[in-house]
Amino acid sequence: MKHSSSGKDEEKKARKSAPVRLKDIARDMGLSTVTISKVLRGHSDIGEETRKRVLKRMKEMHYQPNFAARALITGKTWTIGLVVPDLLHPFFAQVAKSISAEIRGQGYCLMITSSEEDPELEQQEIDQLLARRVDALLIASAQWTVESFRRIEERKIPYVLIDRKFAGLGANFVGVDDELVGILATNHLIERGCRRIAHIRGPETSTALGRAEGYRRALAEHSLPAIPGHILSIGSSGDDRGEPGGFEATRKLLAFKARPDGIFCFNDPVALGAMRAILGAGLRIPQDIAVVGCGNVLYSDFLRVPLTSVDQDSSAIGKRAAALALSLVGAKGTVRPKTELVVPRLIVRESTLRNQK
Amino acid sequence: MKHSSSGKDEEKKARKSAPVRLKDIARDMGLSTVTISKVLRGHSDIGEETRKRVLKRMKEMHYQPNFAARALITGKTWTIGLVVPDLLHPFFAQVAKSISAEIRGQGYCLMITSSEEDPELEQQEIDQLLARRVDALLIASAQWTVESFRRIEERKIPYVLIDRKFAGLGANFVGVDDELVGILATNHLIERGCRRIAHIRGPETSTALGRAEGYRRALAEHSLPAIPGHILSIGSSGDDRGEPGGFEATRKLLAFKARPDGIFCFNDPVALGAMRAILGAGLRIPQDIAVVGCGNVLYSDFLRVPLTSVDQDSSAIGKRAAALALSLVGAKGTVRPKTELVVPRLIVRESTLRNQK
DNA sequence: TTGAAAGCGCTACCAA
DNA sequence: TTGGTAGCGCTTTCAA
Repeated sequence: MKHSSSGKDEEKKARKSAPVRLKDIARDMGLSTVTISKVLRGHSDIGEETRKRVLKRMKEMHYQPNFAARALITGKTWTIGLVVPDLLHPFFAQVAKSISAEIRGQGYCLMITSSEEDPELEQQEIDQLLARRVDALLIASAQWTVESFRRIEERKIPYVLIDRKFAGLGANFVGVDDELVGILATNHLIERGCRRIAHIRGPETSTALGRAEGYRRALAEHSLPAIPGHILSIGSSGDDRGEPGGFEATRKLLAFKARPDGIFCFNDPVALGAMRAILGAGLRIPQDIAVVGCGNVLYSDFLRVPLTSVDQDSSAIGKRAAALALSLVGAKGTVRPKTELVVPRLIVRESTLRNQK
Repeated sequence: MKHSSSGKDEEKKARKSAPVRLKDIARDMGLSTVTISKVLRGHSDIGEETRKRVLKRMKEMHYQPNFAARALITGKTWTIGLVVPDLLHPFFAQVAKSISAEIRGQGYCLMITSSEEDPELEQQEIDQLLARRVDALLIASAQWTVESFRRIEERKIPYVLIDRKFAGLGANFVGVDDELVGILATNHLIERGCRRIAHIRGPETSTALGRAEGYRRALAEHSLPAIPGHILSIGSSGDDRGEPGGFEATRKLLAFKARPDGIFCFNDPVALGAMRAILGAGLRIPQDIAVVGCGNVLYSDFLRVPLTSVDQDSSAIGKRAAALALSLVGAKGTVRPKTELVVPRLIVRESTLRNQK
């Protein structure tokens, strides 16, 4: 330190190695804080000479701007909030990963919270993120109502829904074309010669509805009957969903008099449960029953019977959702909500490799 | 609004529905901001009557404190930073999930960044989190050197290493007892009658070193020879690690004249690669070669050959790391660094179910 | 090109 | 029990 500091500042430095402030650099160089601040932000009206000197000294002193102070004035936190129903689910993990990668380069950080599929908890987490004044919010919602979104809108914070959308809510949305998912999967089973195709659908989300709708349309287009009892739903509470849900639903299907010869499962964990039930009953996959999942979860290749699955391109969903959110942050005034649908792709594996009839 | 507001504030309200401030509530109720602030923080010297009234009005007006302003004064951001090498890896996803759950109830949010196994990127991400003044840092490091940790220490921000530790660094650490992992896995193979046990180890991390050491110790204790060439390492760069790395390493092992009859793999993805190589060569698991993985990754039950694996209890690791970090945030002065080791557990499945000799 | 002054929303400190 | 005042570290505005 070349220049003298006030007693208060000295004391502060001593007590706990407090981070360097603009003021410290200013005093050290005999300049004003304003000048330093301008250099920091690349402001134009600073002498080239001064700028270089300041920049150099900043590095030497390991200066890092205080985001809180900056946010207090500018209102920008350089933080994006993400709410997912479950971080452990590979789909959401992949989405989080690609969002993170997309915003990193732009100077943003990601606050991730998990709702554990609980609407109430999700509500709280959204409130937390709003209180922290994130610049934008990305939400894969477990909500039944649109109330919490209204709250976000009041705050005028841009938000993008991921994966699950809500009818009658003019919100930005990025997800897969779920109806197409259902059509791809069902058509494939039909092509493989299946004629009694069942569907194990998910709980009441747009995703589940869309896939079920695609399934119905595909059947109808091939003039196949929609056999009553061939659409089952897994539970929406904790243990019923995923693998155990698929197992239970399939057991019911197997007991059915018109036993299906193909099953389109809402997602891969459900498909795993279905396969366990089928193999456990002494039946063969795909000869007796073919199975299609959705999500193309990691390691599908290594399963007991490698699983045919519809890939949702979760990486693209994350990337596009992040890009959309950032564009909204930069935008002035209200922008018309956008919907971006990613095109699903069928990955064929052994679980549907049977002779066509 | 019962009371009059200044022109400036009025203007602000109009321009953009700005969030409610303490000042707004104060003016509305004819009290001072200090009083409101005290109520907000549960300060004792406030009349019961006033307190209730204020609390009620706060709710009505949807007041949410501004974290930036608060952080500026108190120095607390109520944010924990987490750096992982890969969010998609189920181990780190589970760790993140349980950290998130653990700190949620205490009012903290989690900033998650991914280093993509790149030490340089990790350095940058740590800097980002430091600049944002997180209250504590949790790091599963991809680093080779301890330089970036020194930087954190300078800042006096508490940090906890997860999963991978560093010799000669007096840092807090929470992870699995890796040597025990190696011992459990290897002993199990020995008990199952394997006599030529190979190990496919990971890149130069404490985790890989510990597991390899446990493997060696178990062999030595059973007076089994450590056959040269029976320890292979997967690459550390992108595509070589994980499944493809395990596949390549196993191909080399199979070509070996003293072909192993058991393989202990660094982690489950590597084990998947190993199984693919073994089955692809027309050999049987576990009859010809038994395989043990580590991590007990999701869906191990549903693999072509269900995989015996050492469970690291990633959930406990996350939970304990978070608890440790929070205790450090609250602590006054320097605390002696703590190491917490979680005890691994062997989960036996088909990939090692062979007759004992 | 540079800097003095004001103030972002809140809390700490002390006086009333 | 209540509130005035000062200031956290920074940016904004405007004058020099």
